[in-house]
Amino acid sequence: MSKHQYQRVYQELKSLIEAGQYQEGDMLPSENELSNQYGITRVTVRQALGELVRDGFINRIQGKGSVIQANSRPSLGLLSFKGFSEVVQKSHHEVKTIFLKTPALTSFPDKFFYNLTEEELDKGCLYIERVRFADDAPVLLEYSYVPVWGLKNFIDEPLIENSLFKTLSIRYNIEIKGLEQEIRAVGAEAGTAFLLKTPTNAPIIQMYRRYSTSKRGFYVYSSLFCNTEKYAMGSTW
Amino acid sequence: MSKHQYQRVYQELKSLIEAGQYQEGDMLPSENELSNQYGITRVTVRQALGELVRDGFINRIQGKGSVIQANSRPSLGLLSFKGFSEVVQKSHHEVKTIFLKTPALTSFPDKFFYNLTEEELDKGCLYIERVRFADDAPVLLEYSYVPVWGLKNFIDEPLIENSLFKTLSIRYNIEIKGLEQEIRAVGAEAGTAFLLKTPTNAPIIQMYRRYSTSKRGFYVYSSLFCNTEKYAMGSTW
DNA sequence: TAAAATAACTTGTCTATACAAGCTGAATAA
DNA sequence: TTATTCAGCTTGTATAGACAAGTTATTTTA
Repeated sequence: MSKHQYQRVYQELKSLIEAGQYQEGDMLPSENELSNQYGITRVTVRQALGELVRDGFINRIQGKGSVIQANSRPSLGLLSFKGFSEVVQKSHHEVKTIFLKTPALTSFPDKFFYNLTEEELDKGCLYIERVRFADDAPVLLEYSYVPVWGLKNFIDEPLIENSLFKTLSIRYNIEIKGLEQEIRAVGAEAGTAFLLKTPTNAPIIQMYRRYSTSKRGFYVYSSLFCNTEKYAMGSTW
Repeated sequence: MSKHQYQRVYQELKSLIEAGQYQEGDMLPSENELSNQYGITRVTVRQALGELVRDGFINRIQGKGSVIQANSRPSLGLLSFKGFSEVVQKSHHEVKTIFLKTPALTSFPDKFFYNLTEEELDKGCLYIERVRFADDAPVLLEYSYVPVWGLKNFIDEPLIENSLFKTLSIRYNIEIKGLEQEIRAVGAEAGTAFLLKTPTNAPIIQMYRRYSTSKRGFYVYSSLFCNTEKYAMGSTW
């Protein structure tokens, strides 16, 4: 699954951190120890550690080492480019996903929030409507547009663990590379408010997202509404 | 000012891009060309290019090259860890900053949005209140807390170009390393609404931020309110 | 003519090594 | 006792090279 050595190191360290083997403030083994353990050079170890920093798992201090970051904040970390389930679960919240409709092939809406290529407009996309819950409270309403042409049999099989990104990664070897997003505060419209169990016109966050992937020209689009009454959104840089 | 070679490359390329020398879709010189031009190895060039990717200036495509990213979106890119003026200006918006009070030394508020160290609580901070305008519309209300003990004469001289981060960088060689933030949608309270020229209870975005720096143990804290009626916030990963 | 192979470029991963710079605790000097 | 120095650890920057893998345009082949 992990094609490269630095990815293997990243995955294993990340798993250990998420499993609680390392507590906040603990130190990871030093770069030299890790490079001995894995039989790779320090440069490669550093590539893995760099990604752990980028994803907020550790903080590196010159002269000291790699310190495990606080990851127990009450806010849901869902501003990062990761998929919802992947990011949210690590802080002990119970997460559920409900599909509002069966995902189906459609064309893109007329007024779309990103400029699409002709090919995208022409061939349409898989449209997914989901509500995400944390501790039984609806926190996120997500409309996703996935141009699945070129992905064989995508619609025939269900998503792995309800995760779009996991499915893309495991079945098609497509990894999420980055994210552009726009964020606004808006008043919830009646339908949205109902689904997020909040009053009409309650302030909620709206986001437009475009995920770029390792497959050239393949983007995933999402329009999101987020109820931050109970949980804030969080992110690390 | 730039201590390291990769920083020099980063700065120069960034300047060229911001000056419009490269247009969206243009290609940067290849890694080999750059390493010849600067007389450094490809590894060092790659470090600079990696930071340009992280900051959303370029996109790299294996086999092709480094492509200049779209940077003309109508949204204000102020979710990144950069300071307001630095990020916003590149997309041709006119930016103004007004100080609500003269920055002054105080102690931290009783209920602060981050857990502070005893030293921070003990020694207090410089408190700054600013409103930021884009094209004469108020978009951002910012309360900053800067623990300036250890920074000699900080309060005696004004900020360089009204930028806190630029001042820290130039006068004290302190660079912003990262950012943690929490984001919520809230209804604007009367005072906030007045300053942001929006109705009371209008949906606005509230953010709590903690910036980490290259100086160990030195953090900058900000509490922000953002009016996204006219401009959305944007960010790239 | 149309498809396939190839060459020449690009970025991505990785090795092996060197030295700089920051942190910590033990040995040393005042 | 109290500073200061210093050795030994850590991460940060940089060199020089190798091969893998993706893109593109040209050349060869069917």
